[in-house]
Amino acid sequence: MVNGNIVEPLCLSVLKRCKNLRSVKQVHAHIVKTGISDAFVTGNLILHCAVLISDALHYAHSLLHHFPNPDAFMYNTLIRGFSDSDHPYHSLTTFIDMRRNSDNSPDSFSFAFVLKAAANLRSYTTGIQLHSQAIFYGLDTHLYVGTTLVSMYAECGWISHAGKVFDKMFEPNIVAWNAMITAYLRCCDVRGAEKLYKQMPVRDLISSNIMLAGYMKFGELQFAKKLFFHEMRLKDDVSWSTMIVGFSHNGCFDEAFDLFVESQRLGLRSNEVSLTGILSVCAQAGAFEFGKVLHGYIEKSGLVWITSVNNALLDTYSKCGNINMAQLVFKRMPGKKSIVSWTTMVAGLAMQGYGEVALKVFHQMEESGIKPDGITFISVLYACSHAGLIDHGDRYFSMMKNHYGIEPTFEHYGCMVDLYGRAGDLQKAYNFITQMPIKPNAVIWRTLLGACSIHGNVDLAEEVQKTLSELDPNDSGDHVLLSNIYAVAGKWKDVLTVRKSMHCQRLTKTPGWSMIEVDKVMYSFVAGEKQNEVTDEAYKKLGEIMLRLRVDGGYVAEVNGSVLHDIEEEEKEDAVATHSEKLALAFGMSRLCDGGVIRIVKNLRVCKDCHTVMKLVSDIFRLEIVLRDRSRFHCFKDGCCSCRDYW
DNA sequence: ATAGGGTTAG
Repeated sequence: MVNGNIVEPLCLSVLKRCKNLRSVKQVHAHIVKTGISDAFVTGNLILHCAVLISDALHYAHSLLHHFPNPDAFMYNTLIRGFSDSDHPYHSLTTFIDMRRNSDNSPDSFSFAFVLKAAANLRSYTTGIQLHSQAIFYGLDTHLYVGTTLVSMYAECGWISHAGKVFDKMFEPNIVAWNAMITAYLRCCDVRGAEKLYKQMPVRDLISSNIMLAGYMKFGELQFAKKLFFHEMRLKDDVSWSTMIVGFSHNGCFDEAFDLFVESQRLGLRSNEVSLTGILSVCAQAGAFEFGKVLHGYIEKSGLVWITSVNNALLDTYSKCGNINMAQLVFKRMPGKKSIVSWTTMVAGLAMQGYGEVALKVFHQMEESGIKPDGITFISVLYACSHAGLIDHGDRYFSMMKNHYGIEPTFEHYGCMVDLYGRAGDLQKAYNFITQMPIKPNAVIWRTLLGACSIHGNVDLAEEVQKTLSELDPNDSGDHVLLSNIYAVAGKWKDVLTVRKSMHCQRLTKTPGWSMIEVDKVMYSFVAGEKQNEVTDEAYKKLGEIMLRLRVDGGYVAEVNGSVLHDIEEEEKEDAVATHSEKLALAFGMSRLCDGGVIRIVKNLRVCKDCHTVMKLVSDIFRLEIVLRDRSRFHCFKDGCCSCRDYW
């Protein structure tokens, strides 16, 4: 005869150690055999399946439904599990099920969990219905329920409702205050959040971290750093990560690097968030060597198991132009690949022009059971347009709408315009724009203007520019592009007219910059600058390189595609000669040890002359150059470029 | 046996 009082705690201690559904099922089978499946044990089983391990919610659901009279704990736990799953909607159905088919009244736990689901669904109508039920049960002023209500309304964008709930709470504690401050920040009211922060009776570290993130999010960077972060008496790893991520999002690479190095110097252990943040900086800036150092650190720390860290690493390698390392990270990723992992891999391959491989990875993603979302399809369409796969592009665009039910956004339409335009079918691109169900924005028209530039279609370019000057008259890039199209067509009078109108409107060209990493330090170059030791070194080397290109490569500067055509021929050549990517290249070659790869990141599109120079250099100097420009990667090797001169 | 507030990659 088995004594349940002894077997039960034993089963529960075994259950605690179960990491997957298979082992939970074994324990469950044992429990059934020994006949101890009471409410307590079943409740624990449900808790384990719904909350503690992943991919077992369906089992938790069936456990509840096979139990004669499920208690409130079982229902609450299942509601909780669904609220943070991919299907928060099932929280609501479980809540309704609890009310309809059981004798249990919803308690403060039920409301806290089900409101979380409403928040995750961003469903204001659901939220307000649950709110009215909470009032019915007298739970709307309950500390936990009230706090979740505040968060829910904030998530749905109803700051006034959040405020009303907060004001009705009897004795809001620090957590409730923090929720209310977060609510203001969610709704972009920094001053409101600040006012509340100052009114708080007691603050802890978390309150300060909330405000810190708020200041960073809304661009008050220097205030956040000097007058807030530095003044915080207590800082934890979240404070540091918040700063690093904030600077990264705002494009302040130096500040982010400095803070990361500083935190290391202080002996602080970096967590997965600061690492993903600093890796994102490496990705944006093209800091390959620094990224490799971080990779080594990640391998040694326990962080190698975290999916987000691997995704950031994958993106770093891919944006630094090392697709082999990116693929290696992707292949060897411990743990499950998320939708972000797959999308990042597709985007990385697409950027390098490996359209077919990118599409293959996309199909593997579908086979693995992960459903692509809108961002995945941006990468897929981008892969098609950059590899000239027009039919594929058409197919995936309709697959996205019809098979996956994803509504196209401006970015998807932009990819399609790019797909047709880049391939030379300008008429199709134009028709596509006029037939879009949403009003095309400036970016869409600008894409067509870019295609006009590639294919030298002056008439269409003029028409597009007319539309653009109404939509976004202050974009200097459009004027520059149009004047380039005129220049290539030899219409110098029109070039001058555009130049003059730009001058009258006080529009200046976005300065081009390029960055290159040498010995884990990033150096940036701006066209035409002449000032310090670094640029002196670059100029000196550039002179030597160009001389050799003229002698050994028969090089003659190509100035037609240049942006400076209203100046004298000789000056033109000089201006093109000092484009930032050439300076970065020269500096890299000056500092490079044998057999290295030159990696350059540029903020604008590479110009035609620089492209030619890079090809020649890769041939004559036997060098590999990886250049990331605004739209894609160019890998120069043996005198050829991976873009096949089409960009 | 159950909860609410802070930083996270495409």
